[in-house]
Amino acid sequence: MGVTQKTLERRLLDALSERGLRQTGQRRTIADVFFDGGRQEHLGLEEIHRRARQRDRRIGYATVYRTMKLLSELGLAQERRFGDGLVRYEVAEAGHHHDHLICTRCARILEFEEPRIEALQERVAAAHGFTIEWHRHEIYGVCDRCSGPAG
Amino acid sequence: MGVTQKTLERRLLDALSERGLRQTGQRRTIADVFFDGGRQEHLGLEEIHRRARQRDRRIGYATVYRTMKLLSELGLAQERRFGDGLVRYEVAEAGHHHDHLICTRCARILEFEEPRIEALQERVAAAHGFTIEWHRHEIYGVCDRCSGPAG
DNA sequence: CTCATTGCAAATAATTTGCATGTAA
DNA sequence: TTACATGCAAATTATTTGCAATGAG
Repeated sequence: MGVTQKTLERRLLDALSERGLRQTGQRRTIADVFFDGGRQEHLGLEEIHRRARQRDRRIGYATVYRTMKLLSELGLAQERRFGDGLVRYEVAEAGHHHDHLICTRCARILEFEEPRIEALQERVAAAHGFTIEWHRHEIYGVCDRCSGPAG
Repeated sequence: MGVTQKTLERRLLDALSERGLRQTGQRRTIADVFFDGGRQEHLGLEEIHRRARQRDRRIGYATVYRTMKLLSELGLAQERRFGDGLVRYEVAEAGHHHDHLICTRCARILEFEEPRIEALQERVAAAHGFTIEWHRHEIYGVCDRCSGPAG
């Protein structure tokens, strides 16, 4: 519940009122759950729903679905698909881009940043006359924990 | 229908007999369709099914599904998910790794290879004690055709 | 002959939507 | 008040599976 989260909540409230959308208990609860967990974890709808219901039992799956879609549109969440047939959401922190290392044994997800890769990527795109909107770079393999002596 | 295709067909037949699996008309037709189109295009099951039925109207969707799964297991096809909620297949050419530029306007998919990115990726993984199994690097944006004068 | 393979239809799994009801502004 | 938002249940969408019939070896 650091400074960043306050900013995220504020950004949400601002974005809602800017667009004439309503501030509801459900939206706040779902956003809280997401802002709490979605910075480190990559949460699926089911998991967000489960956590939101711990705080307010009345929250329905469809509301979670629609709220997360909304957060994506507002630029506060990013949808990710890691190929397990599940949409996952992570907090979109302004200016903080990163990519992922995904363990195929324990499903742990690590993040990495490599400016030199980003730079090369720009060149590749330019060479094809391509204007980048976004990208994803996912490395699948076995993490240190899983390949260790006990792994 | 170049040299490579012959090799792919041969590889399929060899793999089938090696494992005591049967060579059927459907499998040959589906593989042909896929080997013809899957090197340049990234075909979904529906499309493969459609094309296969042009050659043999009796071929069912489930057979396409199972045959493509089989080709993946045999190492002749690679499953790709570009986030449009559709599994796509492309021919796995031995030793020829590449990544993708995906146009968000016309859905055209270009391929690229950049050894320096691959090398940096190795370092990133090593720094996290991570053993790479495979990766995907997808760049989404607008292609030259779509951003041109008429675009 | 035998057992892998096929095609159909039905089952899953996850996402998305329709609609009557609730509620923030 | 009055649109927007919610919850439920049902619709979609794509994938996956069960099973009786078929056919390769």
